[in-house]
Amino acid sequence: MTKQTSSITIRDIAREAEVSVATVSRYLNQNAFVSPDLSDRIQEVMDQLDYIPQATARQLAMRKKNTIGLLVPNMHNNFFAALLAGIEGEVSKHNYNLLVATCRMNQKSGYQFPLGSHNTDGMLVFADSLSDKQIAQLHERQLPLVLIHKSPSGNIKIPTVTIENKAATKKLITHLIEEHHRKHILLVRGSEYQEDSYWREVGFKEALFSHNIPFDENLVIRGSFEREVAYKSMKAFLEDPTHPKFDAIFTGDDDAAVGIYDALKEHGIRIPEDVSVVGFDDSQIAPFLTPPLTTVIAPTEEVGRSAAEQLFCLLNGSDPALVTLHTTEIVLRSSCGCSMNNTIT
Amino acid sequence: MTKQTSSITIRDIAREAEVSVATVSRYLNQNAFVSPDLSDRIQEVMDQLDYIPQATARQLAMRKKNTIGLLVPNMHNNFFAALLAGIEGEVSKHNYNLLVATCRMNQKSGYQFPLGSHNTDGMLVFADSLSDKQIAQLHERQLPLVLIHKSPSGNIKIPTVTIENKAATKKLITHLIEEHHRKHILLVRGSEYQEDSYWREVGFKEALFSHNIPFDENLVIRGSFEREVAYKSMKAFLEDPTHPKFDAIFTGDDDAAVGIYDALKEHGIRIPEDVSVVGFDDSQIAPFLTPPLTTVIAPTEEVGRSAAEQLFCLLNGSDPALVTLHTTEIVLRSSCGCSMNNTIT
DNA sequence: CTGAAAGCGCTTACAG
DNA sequence: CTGAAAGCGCTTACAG
Repeated sequence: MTKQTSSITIRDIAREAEVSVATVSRYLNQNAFVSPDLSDRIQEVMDQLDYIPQATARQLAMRKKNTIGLLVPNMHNNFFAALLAGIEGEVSKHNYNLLVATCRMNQKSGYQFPLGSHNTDGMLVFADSLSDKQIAQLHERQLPLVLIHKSPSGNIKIPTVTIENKAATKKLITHLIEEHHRKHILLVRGSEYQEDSYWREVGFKEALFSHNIPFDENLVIRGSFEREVAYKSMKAFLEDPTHPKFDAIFTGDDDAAVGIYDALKEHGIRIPEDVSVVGFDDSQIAPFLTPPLTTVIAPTEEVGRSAAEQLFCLLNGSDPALVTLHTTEIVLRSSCGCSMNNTIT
Repeated sequence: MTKQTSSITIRDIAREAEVSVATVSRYLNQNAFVSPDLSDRIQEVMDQLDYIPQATARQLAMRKKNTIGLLVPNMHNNFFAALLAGIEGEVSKHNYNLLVATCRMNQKSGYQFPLGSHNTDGMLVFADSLSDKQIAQLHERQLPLVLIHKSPSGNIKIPTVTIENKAATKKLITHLIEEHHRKHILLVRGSEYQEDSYWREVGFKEALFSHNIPFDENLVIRGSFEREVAYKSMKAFLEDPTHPKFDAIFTGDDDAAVGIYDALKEHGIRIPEDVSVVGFDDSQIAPFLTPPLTTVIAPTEEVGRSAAEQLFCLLNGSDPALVTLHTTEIVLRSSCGCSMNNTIT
């Protein structure tokens, strides 16, 4: 292991500039007045020696890491590019560092946190990267935390930022019912324990109920928000000769929609003539599907930005919003039966 | 600013376990034998007090940050999700931390590096995030560096990992010429100073030359690898009544292809009947375009993984590969005129 | 306004 | 095998 090659330190600067290290420190941090002539001498020596203060030493002395951490379940999702963009912007605005890590759910020998109070001042925790228990643990240790796309369990007070799932889904399904006269809408249910899918389901049901359409358990596919899984479940559903009739599908998210499209096409079912299909997310591929997918726009970058913002509130001692709900909007394309490209908020 | 709430330290553990801090440290790092009874006592106290060593103190004492940095020009590109996934996997395998930052080219008042020898042991630098001069500076200061999708200027020896652009493009264009009998191929030129686009252009020309097709400067569009820009340049080209005839387009990358598709469609030009179109990257949308885009698969995650790998070589004192070139492969879809979905390596 | 000194929480020769 | 002590490179009361 190569250790860092001996770099020049604040002591070198002090010696060369003929001042004390305390003065150099004050000049560096601009937190106390330093006379102009000393300042000049210090600056000159610093330029000459190309001095950059060691972050670790400074962090240790100040007991502040100037770093926040982002924990995600994995990075294999384009979703995270947008999320990161939002977070990174906010972090750099505050002159903080950003540590990112995935959390491989490690069952054996106790989980080793890659991120925590030992290397960050606070953390952004994305849904499904930590168990409720682990979150509670970090919280107990006073580590500033904000949750993304997930709310805290019990009545722990941890700020959370997420998107409006229920209202958007309700609007989407209502659109299917009122504009396209669909009544037998298939629900592709996402992971049981995923909050987004939970609220989407609630919105789905509410739309049905407010139109006096009974919720039919047989019109539910226990797939998941993964393309392949959705494809297979949909196929199994179609191949079951006893399957109930349906005239529309809410796929839960756009990625699942791709699988659903494939299964439908294989069975010669036309979209939207035979069945309307709608998704959620407005992922990059949504407008390019055939037909273009009607879906819900989730402001992912904004979610990242505001999550970081709440964390900085916590770090600065100001009051964060306990829950930040980003509004979503529907984008009407043609998979629902519409002919235009439109947006309803 | 809230400072870290006084956490428990190695001294607390030592006191409670009735050993010296040196012994606790040795037990923690497992780098010296500690007798079983002391070990037990220490472990017990640590569990009880929920002790986690402060990373900064440890880093300062060891003069090693256990952290690498990734610098990218921006995060607004799905490309980075895959890149990050590869990097993160390797980093966590080595039990390192990963700091990510974007480099906003800041002209005024001298650039402030968000990442450098002050907070990392080494850096991964993505193309277009730092100038050659800045890279040289970091390198002079002995900071271990590896470049991604970019080679070092001059004859500085910095490992670089990138993809095979030239050969893949040559193969792609050759396919257009030999299989689809295209002779008038339009080249959408990417940014002048971007290495990827440079080599793609070279490959493009080589394919032409080896088939005795002269390179025609009039069959070049000075667009860029951005959807909107490509769209506008293509449109301008088509609206110029003097534009030369063409029967194929190499769009430079998939994102640009989307813009090209749009412009072509507006002018009633059919793909691939009237013109073949090919891209580069195999982005997520490529298979969903109408018609599906023939393009080149770039192993982005693999690039990230191996870049991190080279950096760890540097950090461990073993010899890194000075240049790692990842092979790319062509995926034939129907935009070129093929009817099947095939791959040639 | 400036300096000497203690301290941040660890690691690691140096003795024993 | 274990401990006392110095040191990592900074910051910040405390004096003056």
